[in-house]
Amino acid sequence: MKKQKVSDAVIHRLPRYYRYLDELHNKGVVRISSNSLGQKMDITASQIRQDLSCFGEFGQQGYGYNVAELRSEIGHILGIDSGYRLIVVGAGHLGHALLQNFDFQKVGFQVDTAFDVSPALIGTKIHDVTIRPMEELEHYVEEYHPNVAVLTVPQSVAQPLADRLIALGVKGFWNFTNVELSTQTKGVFFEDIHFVDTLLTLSYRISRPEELY
Amino acid sequence: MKKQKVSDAVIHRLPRYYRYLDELHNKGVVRISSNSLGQKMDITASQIRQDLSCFGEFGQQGYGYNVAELRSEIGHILGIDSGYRLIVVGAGHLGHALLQNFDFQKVGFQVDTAFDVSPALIGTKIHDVTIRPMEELEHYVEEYHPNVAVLTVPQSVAQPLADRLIALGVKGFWNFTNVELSTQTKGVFFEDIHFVDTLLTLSYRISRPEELY
DNA sequence: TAGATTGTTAATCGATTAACAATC
DNA sequence: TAGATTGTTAATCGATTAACAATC
Repeated sequence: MKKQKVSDAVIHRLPRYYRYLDELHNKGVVRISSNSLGQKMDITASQIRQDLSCFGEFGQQGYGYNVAELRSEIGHILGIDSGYRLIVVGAGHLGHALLQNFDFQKVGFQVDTAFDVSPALIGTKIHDVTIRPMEELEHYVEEYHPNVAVLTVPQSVAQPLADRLIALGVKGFWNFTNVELSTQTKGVFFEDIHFVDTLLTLSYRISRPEELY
Repeated sequence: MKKQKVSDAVIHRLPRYYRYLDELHNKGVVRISSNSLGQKMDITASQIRQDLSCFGEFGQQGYGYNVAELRSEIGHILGIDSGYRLIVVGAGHLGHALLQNFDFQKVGFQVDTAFDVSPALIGTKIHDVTIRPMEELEHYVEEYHPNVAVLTVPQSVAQPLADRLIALGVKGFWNFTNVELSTQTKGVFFEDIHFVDTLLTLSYRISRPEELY
């Protein structure tokens, strides 16, 4: 097992490994070789073995990998079993959609509560999650220390809001506001979801289909 | 100007360039050097110049780049001025959120219409977009030939739905269903939005903050 | 045991960065 | 003109792939 900084490229492949292994697991597949997993995922067997070697030895010569075991090992690496708790800040359509449809539990997150400014929403529940007034946000975070905040608020308030939450100890931001957030504080991470970027990538590709042959 | 296949790494940086240039443009900034843009974006000036050189020569020695011009050049490369039209398939919470909040027009897309199975939604409008019954989907696509379909439908129907739409000439899929779509048909592209993956990446990072120093 | 497949080292390939002549 | 900054070529760095000894 190499002990080196894990590259971004590897980190971004981990969730994909997890998805495929989870699917295989659900289908009842017991073992898989790097070769056949690579074929399914359209990557080389070498890459899979190289990637995994950053974290340990999970296979067995002549056999391959036990699907259930590798799945749970990667889940562990990703922190799925860490019992992280999160709050949703902004319960508009997008926040609502996430609360209603996204399976937080499946990736090990517990949704503590949600916040919104709209009086009409405050006090209501979405998918068993209570919506609280924005005024209670800081007090709540101070008291319950959620690990992650989901930001589905207007762009303009995103950075100041993040700053306040960082000061209160929030470590991760799942940021849907299309601004890139940043901080000086070490150990705080942002995952900025740029819908615009992905649609533009698609636009680029359909504009030049010939370039890909 | 090099004439070579443009790498994925470059393609994925283009929308980000566009975002930054758009912001500078809105702020009234007239010119910028690769150096100062690089500082803002936290990448090297070399990389910016190298990336741009895939598409042409947009700068001027001793001056840098004209913001408005470079912005519109990159917009053009991304296909923003192609007049693409799209349809939204599935008007649940997520589809609703996109229709309501996402500025399609800003990236050059026109939303033609939306489809849903729910009788309660059919005939209503969200943000000026009419929701039609799913039964009309194929006939509609056949007649109006939208370029892109946004898929905010249940996972299970995503691939068969995509197959039907591909057969009718849809070229791009902005896919929010968390399954990886694929096709044999050349010139068709998928942009799969994996919410799960990004949340897991965040989970990974807050689990090992020390690895990043 | 023989065959299969790992983990790891070495080779290759590609992407990023540095350097600099060209020139506005 | 002198200074600034490009576009591009060359150097470096890192990531991917290939190869293979170890071994289940």
